[in-house]
Amino acid sequence: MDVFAIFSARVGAALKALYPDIPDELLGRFVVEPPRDPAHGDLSTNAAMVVAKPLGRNPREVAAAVAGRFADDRDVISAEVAGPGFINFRLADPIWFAVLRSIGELGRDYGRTDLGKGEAVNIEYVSANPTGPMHVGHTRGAVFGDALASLLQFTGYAVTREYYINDAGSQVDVLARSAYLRYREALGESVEIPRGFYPGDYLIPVGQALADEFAGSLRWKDEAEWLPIVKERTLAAMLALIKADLAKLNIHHDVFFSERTLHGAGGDIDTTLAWLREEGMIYEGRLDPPKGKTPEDWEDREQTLFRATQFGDDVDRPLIKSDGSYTYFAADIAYHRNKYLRGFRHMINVLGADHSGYIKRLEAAVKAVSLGEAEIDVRICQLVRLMKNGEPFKMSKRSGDLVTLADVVEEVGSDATRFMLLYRRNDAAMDFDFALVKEQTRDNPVFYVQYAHARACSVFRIAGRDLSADFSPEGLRAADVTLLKTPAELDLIRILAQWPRTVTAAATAHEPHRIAFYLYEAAAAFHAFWAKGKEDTSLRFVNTAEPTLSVARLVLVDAVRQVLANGLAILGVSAPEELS
RNA sequence: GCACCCGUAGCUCAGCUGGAUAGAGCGCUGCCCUCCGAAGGCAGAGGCCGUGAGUUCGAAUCUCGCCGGGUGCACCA
Repeated sequence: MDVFAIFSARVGAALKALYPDIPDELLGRFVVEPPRDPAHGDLSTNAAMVVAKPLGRNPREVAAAVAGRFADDRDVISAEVAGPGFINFRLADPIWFAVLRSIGELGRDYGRTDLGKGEAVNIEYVSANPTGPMHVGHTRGAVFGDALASLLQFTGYAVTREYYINDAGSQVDVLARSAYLRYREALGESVEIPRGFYPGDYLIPVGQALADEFAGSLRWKDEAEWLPIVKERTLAAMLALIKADLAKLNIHHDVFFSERTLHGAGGDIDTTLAWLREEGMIYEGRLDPPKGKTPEDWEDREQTLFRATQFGDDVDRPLIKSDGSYTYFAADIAYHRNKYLRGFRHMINVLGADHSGYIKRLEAAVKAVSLGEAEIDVRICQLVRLMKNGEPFKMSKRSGDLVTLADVVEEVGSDATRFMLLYRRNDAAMDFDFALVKEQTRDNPVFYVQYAHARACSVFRIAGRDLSADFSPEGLRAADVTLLKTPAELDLIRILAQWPRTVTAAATAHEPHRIAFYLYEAAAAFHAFWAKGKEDTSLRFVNTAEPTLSVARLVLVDAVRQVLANGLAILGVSAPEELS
C-alpha cells in the first residue's frame, strides 16, 4: 500500500465534497508528501493552496475546512493547518503497521504500480556503432537505459528494449576492408593497416575465421564481390562481440534493429519520404552555411529538405546527400516511423553527450511521422571521467588507447559499475573512481546498500541460531507488529512507506537515480537502527528474552530486506545474502 | 555566431516537477566504541543555491538578460 496515494485520494474526496464545482484538473495538481521537517507531522499537503485561488477563497480557510473532514478519521491523530495553508497530518500507528504488513504480503510486488496501464514503450539504448567492442563511453548509457527499462516495467509499461544497428553507412565498408586485411594476414601475407582503417586486434579473429571458411578463395575476387560477404561476416562478429560485452553487465535487448533493412528500393525510407512528401513536409531548397566555422568543402546547392522547423527544430534538415544516397537522418525518420507503426506511442532514446544537438530533430521527426500522436523523450548521458584516488586514470590494456566496457567490468564488477553510474543524475558529467567503488566501507554507496541487505539476511541467520520462536513466513505473517513502539522502529517503517511514491516519481521523471538515492537512505536508516542495538541490547532485533517482540522486529527486518531487494532489482544490481 | 547541458557547504553530489528553518557523504572539529550482531557510533562547525531582474501568497526549482564550465553545430554515422 501507498499511504501517500491513499491520502491524496482522501484529500481529493474531501475537497470534492466541500466544493462540488471544483474541476478535476485542479485536483490532480496538489501533492501529498512527507514534510521536510518531521516535526510537522507524517504527511503534508499543499492542496488548499493549490485550490484556493481558482475558487476565490482564502487558503487557510479551505485548509481548515478540509482538515475538519478528517476529525473523525481513525487513521488520523491530528490534521492541522500550518503556515500559508498547509495541512499537516499525524497518522495513527495502526496505519504504519498496515504498511508493514502489506510489504510482507506484496513481497517482490511492493512498489509495483499500473502507472503505465500496459502501454507500449520503446526504449532505444546503447546503439553503439557495430565497428568494435564497446568502450567505456557507452557504458553509462547502457546501464541507464537498462535500469530505466526495468523501472518502467515495474510501473506497468510494456517495455521493448531496442538496439539500433548503424550498419548502413560507409564506416561499415571501411570495417569490412579492415577485416579483409586481417583475412589476408591470416593467409600469411604481411599487411599494414592504413590510416582511416580500423586497427583493433579484435578483427584478427574475424580475419582468421574468414580464412578458415573461405581459404584463399576471396583473395582473387574483385572488391565488389568480396565486400558483401566480408561485411556480412564481420558485422555478425561485431554484434556478437557487443552482445557479449553487454551480457557482462547483464544487459539484454529484445530487438536488434538493422538500419540496412530500411534502405533499398521500396524500403522504409522510400515509403516514409513518399509519405512525408504527400503531407507537404518535404521541399527542395537551400540552407545557409553554418555560422562560426564554414566547412572547407561547403557547397551551396539545392537539396531535399525536411521541414523540421515546423516541428520545433532550428533548421530544416537535409535528407539526400550530394552523391544521391540518403542521409543518416532520413533513415532515422523512417526508423521512428517504423516504431510508430509498430504501435509505440511512447519512445525513449538514450544518447551520448555528443548527440545533444540531435534532440530537437528527433523530436521533430517523431511529431511529424506520428502527426503528433507519439512522444519521444531523448535522454542524454553526460561524460564519465575515470579516476583513481582523485586523479584522472588511464587504463589501456587492449584495443589501443581505448578503455573498453569489459575492462571496467573486469576491474570493479557489474554491480559496482551499475550502481555507481546510476547514483548520479544522467544529465550531469560525473567522475568514476575505481579506488572508491572497490572499497568496503561506508564511503562506498554500493557496498553500503548491499551490506544493508546482507545484514538483514544475517539477522535471520542469527535468529535461526539463537531464537526459539516461529519466524517462518507464516510466523511473520502471524506476528503482532503492534509491539513495535519505539520511534526508531516507526521511523524505519515511515521510510519503507515512501518506497511506492519514490518508484512512481522516478518512473514519471525517467530518472532511475532516484531509486539509488532512496536505497542509500533506507540502508542508512537500517544501519543506524542496527547500531543502536550495539549499545542498548534491548533494541536488538533478536532478543532471546523477548521472543514475540523479536518476531515482530523480524517482520520489520524482512520488510527492509524486501524493499532493498526490490530496488536493487530495478537497478540490475544483485542483493547478496552475505558479503564475501 | 547559434543550440543544448551544468553551476547548491572546502570536495563529490541530492533536493520528490513551485512549498515551511536548503540536505547527504567525504573532509574538518569534538566526544564515544575497540563490541564478530566484522568491515564503527553520536554531535558540531561550514550556504547570498553563479549573478541581475521578472512572474506570485511562496522561487534553488518557472521566464528573460548576463558570467563561468562542458558538448555539438550542411552532405559524417
